[in-house]
Amino acid sequence: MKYEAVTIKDIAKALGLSTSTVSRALRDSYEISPETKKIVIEYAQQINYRPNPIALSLKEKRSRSIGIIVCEIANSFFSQAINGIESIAYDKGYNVIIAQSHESYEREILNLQYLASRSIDGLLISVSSETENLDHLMNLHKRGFPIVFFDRVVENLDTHKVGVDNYKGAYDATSELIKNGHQNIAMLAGSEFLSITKERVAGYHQALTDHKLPFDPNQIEYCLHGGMLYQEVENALGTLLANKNKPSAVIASADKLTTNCLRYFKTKGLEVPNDIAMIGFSNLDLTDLLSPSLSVIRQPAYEIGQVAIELLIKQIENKRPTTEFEKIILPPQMIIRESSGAKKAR
Amino acid sequence: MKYEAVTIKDIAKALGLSTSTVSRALRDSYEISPETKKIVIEYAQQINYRPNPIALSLKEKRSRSIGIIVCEIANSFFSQAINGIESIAYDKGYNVIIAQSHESYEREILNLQYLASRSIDGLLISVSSETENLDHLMNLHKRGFPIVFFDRVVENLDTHKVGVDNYKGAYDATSELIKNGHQNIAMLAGSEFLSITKERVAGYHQALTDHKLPFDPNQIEYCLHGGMLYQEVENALGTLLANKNKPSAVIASADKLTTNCLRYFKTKGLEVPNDIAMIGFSNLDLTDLLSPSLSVIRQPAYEIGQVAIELLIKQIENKRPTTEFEKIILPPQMIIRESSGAKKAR
DNA sequence: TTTATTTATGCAATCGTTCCCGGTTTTTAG
DNA sequence: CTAAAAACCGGGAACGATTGCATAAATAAA
Repeated sequence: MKYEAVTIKDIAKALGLSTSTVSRALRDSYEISPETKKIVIEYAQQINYRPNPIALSLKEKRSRSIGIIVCEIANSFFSQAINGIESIAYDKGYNVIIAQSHESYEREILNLQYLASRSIDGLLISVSSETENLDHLMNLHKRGFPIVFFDRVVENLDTHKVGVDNYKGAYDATSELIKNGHQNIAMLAGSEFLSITKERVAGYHQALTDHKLPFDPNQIEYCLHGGMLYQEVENALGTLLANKNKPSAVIASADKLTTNCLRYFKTKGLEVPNDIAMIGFSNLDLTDLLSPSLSVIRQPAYEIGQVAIELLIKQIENKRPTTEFEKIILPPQMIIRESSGAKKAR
Repeated sequence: MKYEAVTIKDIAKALGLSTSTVSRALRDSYEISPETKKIVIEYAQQINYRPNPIALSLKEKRSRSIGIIVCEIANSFFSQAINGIESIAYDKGYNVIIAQSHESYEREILNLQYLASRSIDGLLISVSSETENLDHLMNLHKRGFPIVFFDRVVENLDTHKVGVDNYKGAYDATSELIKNGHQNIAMLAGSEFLSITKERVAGYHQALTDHKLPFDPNQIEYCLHGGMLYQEVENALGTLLANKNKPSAVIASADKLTTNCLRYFKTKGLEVPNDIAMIGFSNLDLTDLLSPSLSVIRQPAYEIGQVAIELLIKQIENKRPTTEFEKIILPPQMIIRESSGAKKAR
């Protein structure tokens, strides 16, 4: 039943050496003669010896594994980011343990406890949309535990942060819609707790102002669960479309928001972009196949993941406590397709 | 820099007890007096003691973590399955470590070595589409290491297996297309190495036969990488459409195959379902938003994950070696939308 | 009062590995 | 030829937790 692995002891016994000698031989220590090394290494290879990482972790007080907390791996942005993280982590000999918060603050805390108890060496996190209180992260951070935020970064914690220029993304999207003749543009926003939401709203706001259009707070609806629940999006859009200034275009500020927004329009029989136009933040790689094809703001998810893990590993492997933290902002990409099309002439 | 955790020793020292007493008190052993227990437990709580799982793993020779190997977490089917796995695993105190093969045999082996060296207690795997040789899995299995296959099961290994009725899925899809008047139905199949591909082809074949339609091997194209590369799908469909009996409908037998097939038709200006109809195996949750909305065979991914992890944990926690293995087949679901529509009258 | 039994606790080994500290042998220098 | 210096290797503690066994004290039985 048990997969009995061969240990350094087995080698020592078989070769009539001590465990210390074997250990040193395998680590290529200068204290061991070339002949002994050769014998040990060959025998180890022959019986397929692999060092036990658990024992190593215990001894070295590090597990060479890092934790990732995201809301959903099913979200394209995050699965792409995870791929980016993985690509670097494996190269550097780190294992990743993925946990999903499903946008729940409670689960995020549970995940964190779990990961912490599994002695991860560092954490990569994109907070849940419910997360307002940061004590759980503060706690670890104060003790010098390496944490890097990506995508959904938080303000009040001085750590490495990697994200995208949300302000610009929203600004560009809004400008594009304005360019296409839309004057009443609504914003389907994510959780108000998230800084990315605030930044996107700010970009939207500024674009309106720059184009001399009025900013109406009623044209913004926030979705606490970031569009995870269709119900939420349905309500939000219902409210927006019932406004006195009925919007002729919508900006959806997150992946799930975007697809559920499109779903809403479809079920309500609204034709996009003729009845209503839209641009969404999305990293789906089949937005081109949707009906209509979607104009999107796309984030460099893979790169974000790579940059984040690099910063984290750098911090982990640093001898001294890190005091200077970086905030890296990558540019988003706007892809114009059908959904953002011009307003229908009436 | 290091998050210095409190250990049982710290408690022992602070309370003037031995480590064994503390350990036993915390595990609520009958050998410890209620007063001592109370003192220890309260103190442990106060200083926020958490047992070190690494030390436990070393001692108990189990890590309470299980490995998952899938081709891509970005694939809807697998992210849903992983959610199912997680839901049960966490309840039972198991951690999951996810690895992606990206459909590469080589990476699958690497992943396996990695996971095995991390002392996972068991493995959940859906083999890569390149995997033909099973030595790497055989090896572990022979030593009694718990392995459960899900979705892409393999023939020559006697273990628990959980999958879907692929035969029926393909049979139903084919029948539906026939019902809609299609006589020349092509199959865009996955890797020939995979049993699920064989089963789907068999279902397709049988449906043709049952409806007195000829079976033409040229109407099947296999994609080794399961549609991961667009190029591959492009070539396959190019070949199929160049056939003497040009198909009027296509069955795509995997998630990526389905979306890339649709993409191909779109780029080639072929109208679905008028120029060509299709049904695809897919677990995407926005196939209803595609253009045209897609008729799909959907697999109960979440349930498959749940069943698989339950079998695995049962096997792990079994005292004696498991000798009787189960094969559980869940029914697929056919969702008819626009893409499978009737053949255009000419 | 003495012996047996219960109750409560400590000692030490164990898991696999590393590494400090010695100890022996061989080589080199004087 | 002797002393010093390499060169090479083994013993054993340590990492954090559990657990069989030993032991001490307290209680019960004879």
